[in-house]
Amino acid sequence: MARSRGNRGPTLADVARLAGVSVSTASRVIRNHPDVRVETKDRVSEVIARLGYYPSGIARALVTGRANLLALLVNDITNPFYPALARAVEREARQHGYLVAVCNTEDRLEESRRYIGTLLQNGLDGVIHASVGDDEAEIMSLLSDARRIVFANRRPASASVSYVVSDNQAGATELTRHLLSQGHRRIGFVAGPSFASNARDRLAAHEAAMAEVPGAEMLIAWGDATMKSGARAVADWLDAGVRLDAIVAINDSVALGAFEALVDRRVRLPDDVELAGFDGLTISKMMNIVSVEQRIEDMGILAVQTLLAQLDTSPDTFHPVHTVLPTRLVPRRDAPSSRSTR
Amino acid sequence: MARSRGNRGPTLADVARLAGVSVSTASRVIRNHPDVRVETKDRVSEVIARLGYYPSGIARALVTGRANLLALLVNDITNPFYPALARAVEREARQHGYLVAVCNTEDRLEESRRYIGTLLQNGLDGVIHASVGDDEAEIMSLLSDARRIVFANRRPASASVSYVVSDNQAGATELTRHLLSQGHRRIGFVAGPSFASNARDRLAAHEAAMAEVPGAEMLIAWGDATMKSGARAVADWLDAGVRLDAIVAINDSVALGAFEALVDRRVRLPDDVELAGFDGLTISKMMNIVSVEQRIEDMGILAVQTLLAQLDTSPDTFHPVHTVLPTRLVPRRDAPSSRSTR
DNA sequence: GTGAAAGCGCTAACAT
DNA sequence: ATGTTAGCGCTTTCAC
Repeated sequence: MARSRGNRGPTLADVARLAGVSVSTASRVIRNHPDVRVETKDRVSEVIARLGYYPSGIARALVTGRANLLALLVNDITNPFYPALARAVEREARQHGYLVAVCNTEDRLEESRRYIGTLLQNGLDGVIHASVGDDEAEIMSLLSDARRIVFANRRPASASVSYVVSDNQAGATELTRHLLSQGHRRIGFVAGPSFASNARDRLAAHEAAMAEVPGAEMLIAWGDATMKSGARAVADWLDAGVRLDAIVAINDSVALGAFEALVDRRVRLPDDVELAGFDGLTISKMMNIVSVEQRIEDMGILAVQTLLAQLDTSPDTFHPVHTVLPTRLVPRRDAPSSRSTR
Repeated sequence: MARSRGNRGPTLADVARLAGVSVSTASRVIRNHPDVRVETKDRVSEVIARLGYYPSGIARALVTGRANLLALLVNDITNPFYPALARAVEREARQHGYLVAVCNTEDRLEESRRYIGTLLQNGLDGVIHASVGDDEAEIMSLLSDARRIVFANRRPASASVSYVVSDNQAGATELTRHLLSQGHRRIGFVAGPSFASNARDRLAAHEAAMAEVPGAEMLIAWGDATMKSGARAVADWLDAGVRLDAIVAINDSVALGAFEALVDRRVRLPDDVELAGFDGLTISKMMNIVSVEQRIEDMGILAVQTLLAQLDTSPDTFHPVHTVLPTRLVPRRDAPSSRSTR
């Protein structure tokens, strides 16, 4: 603990003294309070500039209760969906003067709990939770105020909190219908964890769309939305001698795993099997698979805006905002406009 | 500004009162100070538990000068190298009770400057900068203490600060020699920005290795280490009718762009052209290209450990730590042990 | 328009 | 082993 305190340079008191004013006046200046004579303000500003003074956010936070700190909860920043979201969130937050702490919950309740604890201690203003799961109730109780959280990506169980999600139902429906229209009938679906609403919605919509077409055969593999589960699902199907026309992966990460497994087994894409995913990330373009593109950047920006807006709301006027973003089906580069063979 | 202050529940004073002790004793308990009778300690602990009390990190930070906040500076979290690093950094930091704010500098000096400003205000303890560039001098001056920063990934110009980097020189040498040993002679190198030491080191080593083999022809395309620059470099070469045996991309992101461009132009990999990259990320495995694998996780962990260690060092005993991590060449899955044709 | 004073919730000497 | 007393650097009434 040899850390030199006093790291921080000049204080407001220093500024005040050198400018020949009181601390409160100096304070008014740095807060842009109107009740300061221009002349005084200039004098203070000059001293501030000369000293290279900047206010202590900590001291300020102690009295105002605002620390200008947001948190972004994701289960694993390594899943390529999240960096895209994180960048948007971070950019938008920064524009409003907020720092954002990124937290990897690993979809484990204890991690969420620990994070929220640490964050609360550090004066957290609000959180954007992009990976709600079993932790929803506990987080809400720890936060003790619905205004302090906005869910993204995965829809929370409670309707009384704000969220920004993609229209997974519509996206999945469109995707499955597209595959069916290509003549595919035996379609494998690599599902995600059941505690994730987006995974559930996608599967449900897929099932509904499949049910519309006679002769459509549905195979479902359960996974945890990681690359590994994509690879394992494919390996299992192939090992079992299952013949498939197409495979739908719950996200691009899973699609990546499936892609690898298929390539390993010398299955040709898209000739032998058509692979499809969600997210519409660069990686899906690279694999040249069909993908349901999400407006990830908008999701991040809106989540931050919604959060900051409701933080300034009074507890009684607060009404949760529910935003559902449209998705867009992105076909393969060389996708046929229709296909009847098979 | 309708935010309800008093958000924070019970204070230490509340705890003290209910436990019938002074604040200092209560403080000792939460800090695990030894000088407290077990009996007293238990009584206080009981009250703490009953009240759900947790200390205000802000008040604490105001007096101790430690906010338990680290920052990770990257130019773009979307570059797949960084999420891997970020996860390691975040995990290690969390284990020590630190939060980490992720900052996207976009390799722009102004952004670095703004971030450091905001961070400093918020009581930042230290920073891990994984994307140093032109901002080095300014950041050091703003931070005003070399103990508060550890560089990762890109080596800083100054030797008096700590860093953790990969042995890019060795990695690139091994890679180029490998390509040459496969019989490749005309090798295109998609370079990165010259302000990035890792990019410079890789190029320099490549040039040296190429110079060792008579008949080896080197082509260099300059880029900014993004997917786009990989795609553009390839497109330019192909448009110019340049024939290449192999292409080395400065990182996996660039390789991804190159990959896409090659596939678009119906160039077969690896038969027509062998593609190689750095990072050794999942994505490189997926593209099935040769890649110089880096120990990204170790890099993150070591960066945090180095930083936290030197934060507890006194200014005079401080000596920067320079860590260079070994790399490993990962061949393609179906890589030939040697190849003489072509 | 400006200043004085109280206090945010804690830690850290210093007493006892 | 425990309590007392100052602050940490600000904001915020409340006077003037």
